Amino acid sequence: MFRSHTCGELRLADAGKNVTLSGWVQRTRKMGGMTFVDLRDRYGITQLVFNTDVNADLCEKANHLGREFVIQVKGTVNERSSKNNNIPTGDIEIIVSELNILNSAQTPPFTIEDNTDGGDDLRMKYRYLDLRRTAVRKNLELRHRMTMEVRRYLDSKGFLEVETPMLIGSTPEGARDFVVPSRMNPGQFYALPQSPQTLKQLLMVSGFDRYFQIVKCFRDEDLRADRQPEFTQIDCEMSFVEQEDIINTFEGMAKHLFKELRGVELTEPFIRMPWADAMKYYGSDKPDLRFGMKFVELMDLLKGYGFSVFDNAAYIGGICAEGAATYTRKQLDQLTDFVKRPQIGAKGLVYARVEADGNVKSSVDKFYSQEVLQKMKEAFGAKTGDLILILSGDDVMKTRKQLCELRLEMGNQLGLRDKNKFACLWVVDFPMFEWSEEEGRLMAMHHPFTHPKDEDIALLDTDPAAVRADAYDMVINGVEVGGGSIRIHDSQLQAKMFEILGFTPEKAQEQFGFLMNAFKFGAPPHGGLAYGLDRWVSLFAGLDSIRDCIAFPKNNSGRDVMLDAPGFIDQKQLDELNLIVDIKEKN
RNA sequence: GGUGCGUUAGUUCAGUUGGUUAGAAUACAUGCCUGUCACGCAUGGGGUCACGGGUUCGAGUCCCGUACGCACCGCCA
Repeated sequence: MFRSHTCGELRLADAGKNVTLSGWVQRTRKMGGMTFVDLRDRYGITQLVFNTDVNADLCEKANHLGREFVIQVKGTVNERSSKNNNIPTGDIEIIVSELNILNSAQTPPFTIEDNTDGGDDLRMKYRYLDLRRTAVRKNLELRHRMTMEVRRYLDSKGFLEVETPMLIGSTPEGARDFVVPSRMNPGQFYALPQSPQTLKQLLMVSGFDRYFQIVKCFRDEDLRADRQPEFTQIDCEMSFVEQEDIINTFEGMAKHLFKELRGVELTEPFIRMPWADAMKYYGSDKPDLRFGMKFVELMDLLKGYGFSVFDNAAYIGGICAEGAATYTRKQLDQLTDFVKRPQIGAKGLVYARVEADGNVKSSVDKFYSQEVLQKMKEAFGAKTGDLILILSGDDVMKTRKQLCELRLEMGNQLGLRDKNKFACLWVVDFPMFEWSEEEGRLMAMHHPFTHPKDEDIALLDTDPAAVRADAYDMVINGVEVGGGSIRIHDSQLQAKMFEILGFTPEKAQEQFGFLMNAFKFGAPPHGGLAYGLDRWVSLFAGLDSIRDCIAFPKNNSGRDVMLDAPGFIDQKQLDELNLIVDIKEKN
């Protein structure tokens, strides 16, 4: 028997027991005649005591234990004379009578402590050591509890978990596919699923009217802190439902998760915000509603006073930062630099302070009378001590996005984005299509299987760009945690959709024939949603990057630095796959 | 494809206007220390200043390029 107890479970009530513990040496503290060893496993830390007066040889052996040695000890649980209130086992210690070194260890490249001295890069290379740390382990434990609660909730609602294949066909729409060569079909490739979208729709045709799957998805696009090439979706689909049914079901799941994992009871229904409003008031389809600073449009108010920047603008809008009139010239210059960064691309920033006497002092007040500035103050509902920040531009959408970045930055600077506060909403009524400059055609904003709003179907022929979809995203704290739609279940309508997206009937048949054909055999009305598991866990754990809740994540360049993957493969493997690799020279 | 920041001891970082033998903390090793728990004290070892080129009497420091890392834009139905 390697152990009778874990390193996290012994308490004062166990005093006097003979126990066997196994674990890793966290650190040793040599006090001369005594030596203390912190023994760690994933359940906690238990202190071991060695004393030269009791057993000099054993104490000498303990003095030579290095960090991360794997040891087994036998001994007696003893009440400590000086207790440690910082750890659950702090009232007791083990008086060791037998010490077995199960395995020695090299000194780890970084300290395996809560506050490690290791940088991200190094921790990723030795991720198996990093995972020994409490902070990282806790994230994986939260992830586990989350998937357990998801399964519990969905099972209780009659959902069936069905696995769908990882090796499927490539589809042109959407993200770039990861592809896998087929040995038995020379020259042909599988694709890894970007999502099981079409497969779950086929399951609806099969009559599995409540499906879910916690499933890996793959997208070969550039990475971000919140984006990995492989990520996990909680993928769900339901038949015989309307948008309202799906929203209710999955809002219920969100509330269940908040309650079970964060102890937060959300009683109010989530806000429903039309996409058009989200863009108009927050410049984003995933607004962070933990704080205000709603956009106020100022076209009518500020145009026509000789300030050419505004007079020529297609959009003028601003936000009001409460209490920020104390911002110094330097801070305002830094904000100006912030919005002028190439990533944001604003030309400049106009500001206005509401001063103690109620007057508005603006950076452009040579163009505007106090009367106009007072009207502006009213438009924002601004009061003494507030700071109004205004952006303008010749592209409405772009300028709103810039203002969105400024709003988020101000939220950060004013401490309004509290990680322990949660603001949930549904963004609804997404446009069906968006124009792609690159492709020179309309693209599906959600995906090509999304059902248009019934009242907008007539517009498909006349003004497709104005068609709205039965699509919805759940947004929490500015993070898109999930999204879905009612799907098309009519092969005619689906064919029309492909036509608008620029597919020839032949191409549509070739690529999505399986789906349109299935729809001819009695497809029920259906719809669904997919939650991003990694983002949910990050949100609940207060993480800045989803990497921290993934056991073995990829780095910024899509590499696994621990495995050193991807890598080249042997000629033999290439031959078997009938592949000739010819890497194009970089310029 | 693009922008910004970074790369100095095992690790995290500092390093002035370009100027002697490149420092700190921590980790590691050794010794002392019988109630520590971020133990303490002392001593010691540890550096291709990412790589290549350039400017200069002289480069960790300035310039150009490359690689790698992080964040972001594009991209991500």
